[in-house]
Amino acid sequence: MDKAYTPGDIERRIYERWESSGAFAPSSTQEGGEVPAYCIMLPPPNVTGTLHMGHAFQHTLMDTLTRWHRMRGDSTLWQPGTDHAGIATQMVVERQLDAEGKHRLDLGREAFVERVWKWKGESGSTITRQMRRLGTSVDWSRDKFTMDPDLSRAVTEVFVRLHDEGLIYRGKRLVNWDPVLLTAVSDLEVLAEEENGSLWHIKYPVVGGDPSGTGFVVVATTRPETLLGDTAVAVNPDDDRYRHLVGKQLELPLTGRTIPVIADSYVDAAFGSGCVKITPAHDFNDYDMGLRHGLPQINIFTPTARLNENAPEEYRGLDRFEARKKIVADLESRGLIEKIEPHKLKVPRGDRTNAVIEPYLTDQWYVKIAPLAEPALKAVEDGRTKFVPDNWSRTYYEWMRNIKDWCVSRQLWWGHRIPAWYDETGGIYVGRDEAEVRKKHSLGERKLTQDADVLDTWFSSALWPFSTLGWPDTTAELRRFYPTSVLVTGFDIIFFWVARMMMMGLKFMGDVPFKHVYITGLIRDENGDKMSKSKGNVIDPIDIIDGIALDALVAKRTTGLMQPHLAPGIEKKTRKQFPEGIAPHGTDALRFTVAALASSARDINFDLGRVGGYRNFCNKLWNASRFVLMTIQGVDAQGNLSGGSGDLMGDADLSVADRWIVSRFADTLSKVDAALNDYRFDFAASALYEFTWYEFCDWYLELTKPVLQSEASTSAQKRGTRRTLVIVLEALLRALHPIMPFITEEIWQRVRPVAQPLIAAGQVRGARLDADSVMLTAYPVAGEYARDDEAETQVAAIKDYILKVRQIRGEMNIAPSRKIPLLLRDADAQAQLLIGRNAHYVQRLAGLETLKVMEAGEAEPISASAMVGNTTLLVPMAGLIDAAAEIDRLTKVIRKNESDIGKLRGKLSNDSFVKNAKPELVDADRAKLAELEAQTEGLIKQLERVRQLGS
RNA sequence: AGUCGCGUAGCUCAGUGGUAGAGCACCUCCUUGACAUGGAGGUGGUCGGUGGUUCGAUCCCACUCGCGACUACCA
Repeated sequence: MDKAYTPGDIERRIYERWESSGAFAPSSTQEGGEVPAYCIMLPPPNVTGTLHMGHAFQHTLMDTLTRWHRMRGDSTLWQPGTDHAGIATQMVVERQLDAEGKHRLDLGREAFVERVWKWKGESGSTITRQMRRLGTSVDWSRDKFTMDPDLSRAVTEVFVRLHDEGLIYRGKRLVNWDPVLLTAVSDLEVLAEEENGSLWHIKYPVVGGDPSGTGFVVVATTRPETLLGDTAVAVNPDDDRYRHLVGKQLELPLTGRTIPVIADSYVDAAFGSGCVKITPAHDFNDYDMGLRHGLPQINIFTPTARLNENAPEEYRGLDRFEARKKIVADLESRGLIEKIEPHKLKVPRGDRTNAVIEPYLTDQWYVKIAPLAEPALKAVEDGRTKFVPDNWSRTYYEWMRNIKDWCVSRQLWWGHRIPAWYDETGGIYVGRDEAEVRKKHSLGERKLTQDADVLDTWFSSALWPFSTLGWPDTTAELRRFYPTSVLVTGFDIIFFWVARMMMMGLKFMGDVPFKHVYITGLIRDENGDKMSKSKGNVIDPIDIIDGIALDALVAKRTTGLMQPHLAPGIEKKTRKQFPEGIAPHGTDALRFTVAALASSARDINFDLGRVGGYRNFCNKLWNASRFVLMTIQGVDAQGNLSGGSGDLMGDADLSVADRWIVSRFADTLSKVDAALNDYRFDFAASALYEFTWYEFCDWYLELTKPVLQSEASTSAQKRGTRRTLVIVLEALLRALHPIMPFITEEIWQRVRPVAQPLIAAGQVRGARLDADSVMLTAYPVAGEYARDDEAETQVAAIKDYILKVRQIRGEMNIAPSRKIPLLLRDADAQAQLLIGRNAHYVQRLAGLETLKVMEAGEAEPISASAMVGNTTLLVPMAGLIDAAAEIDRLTKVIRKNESDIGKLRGKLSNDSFVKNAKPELVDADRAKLAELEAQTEGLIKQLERVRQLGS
């Protein structure tokens, strides 16, 4: 084995072997007994997208769960796939065409869609290739794409069934219209940001005059250009200022039309002038009011948001913002502008195009949502689906209770074509295909045209948990894996996706699509900012794995910017933050990092330094394994074998350290099990980290050395220790595997031949003789490892002796190579017994030259000292320790002790505490106080001695 | 306006009704045969503020300050 772990070489090789072995597919049902099923649906990423940190994060968690359950023996399916992402993908291809000076209309629908398929073919493998780098153990043999024929069939089936039940309808409504994409979008695809604008106060003259007033009413508006589509002015019915005008007509400036004044309680008399212009065709509230009052709807825009033939001639063809300028100017010249105030308003913009969304009257298809939402709401209230953490269910409830009908048609070309046909008289027919429609409605040879629109991408995503398993057929996979076990996703798509899967799953499968929804936080940069191209703070997970040179990183961050002028700033920042570029860390380090950061679904400020820490952890594990293998096999530092593992077989005596590490391992496994069951990946990671580094490496490996390297040890003792080393390491690799699949596999392959005889002899609990990959072995279980309180107590005491001596050594700067003598004074029978048995450990780990228990009354040299229980540890100072330094050190320890003693005395002299606190707590404090007092007394005496003798 | 969350060591974050923890950074010593991506020792926090409940609050409650997210509305 190499001296350092170098992940780059081995990860790809290992992944290819896993994938080609078929080990990612769910185990088949065993004869006779039913194996529990475990299933996760991968949230399908955009087929033409690339992997980002959010994916790396979520995929790591899903893979950890998947590997864990697979090792626990469940029949485990992690279903992969990609999403056609209608708008996003279509836009990418349109931009490509644009670069060639073409437009999709030049190509025509068929050729354009063909071109998108071609693009999908070229770029669709990028993200799946990147997923492989992360080690994701999805069942690639079941890979799906939302526009595959079988999934498209499910989409059509759902549409037709919902339509037949009256849950899908077509209607002319006001929709969110994107005038750049030329399509309707759903409420969720509209983002409203606060922007600076103006409030224009415009005078509308009263027809026939207004003797009791000024002769006009003033309306306040943020969109003066929509004046051309006004069909009323509304006032609050209780507003005394305008009551007399209700029912009268107003002159609508610039149009020659007159419009009525109406009364509606929606109007807030306190805002603006208290008069509102009503434009039913271009404002959602006005639309509703228009319906209430039977007002006409005048559409004044073309699909590209230019003024149409319903506007006066001089404005026709103008863009809405040009029209605004002209209209305001024309009103001003007529003296009809009372004032213009600055005003902050929320401007709705398309989430893809950033274009200002126009409320626009069009024919669209809608899903009637209330009947679907109710069961979906109830399923979470009943706990059939649980959110983790639970507070997200509140967010879910809020939305489900206020949800509106879902506009599912999109005026795009890339997507699932709506299965509806029109005849020339306006008849609409919905069916699975044209033939079915003709038959069902006896349409004969009548000319039919299919609806040109496609469905919202989320329509097909909503079916993902069952469409991928073969629905509408009743397949074995559906029976086995639906409902799925858990959905792992970000809170940002609870509404887009989670809620819709709940509704569709309950509707068509009669059950929830998943039992748990684990909501992850968002990965942000180290300052808590969202990672985005324009901020130039994006870190590609693959660059963390493989590393990237500074220039390449700068190039990556500064090319293809929407706003190229940001490039110099981004470059400067990047060069400052990563002067050396990014070093390679390996996949396992990245995975361990995100697992360790995955706590409580809060957002994660991603700190590259932590990945470095876990890369070191990989190296630690690598070297610990190297030590074990060298110890067992008698190999040299180049890894050449010079002996077999036969020495492991035969009689074995277990040392206290052997029993201790097994006991600690059992404890670790129970922590990990509890943590993973609770989706506390951070707890699982830290339990494993702490065991591996602080117990196995720092203590156990060191404690084996005095046994293995001493001629005083019997061969049975050495064998017991060697065997324990192999057993614990092999099982530790299995325990770490779900989080760190690559390094554990690589090491396990080397440990396996050594462990094989032990496995065959039944000495390795839970290991499978036939498994040729660690991912196919069993996850270790706490109950398979013996707890040993006696060993734990004893090792704790041994550690205490060692730590106290090290403390003296450390603070006195005694070099590790310098061996020192240690004397023990006032050691009672118990302490003498402990030391008698374990002197070899203390001697070795504390770097002792000699260890001597003093007789009562024996004279002592001037020494540096420490206390363990009632025993005083003395390190003679001659030639080693400076008296002044020891006086300082003792004074510091005494001061700390006295402060603790003060606190404890205060607490114990409080009657209420003694009366009310748990008795065992009071007892523990009393014991602690007594020990501290005795030790401090001893240290004070020692301090006096050093003072007298040293001066 | 409503809902949710956050504020703990220089930085990134865990945590608990009983004398505060990790990683990174920092200081000292050390290349000892697993590992300098390392070892040993150490520095560092009145747990945002005020008040309350309690024998005891960083933790529970109220208020408050600062920050963030989401939903709705703003003519």
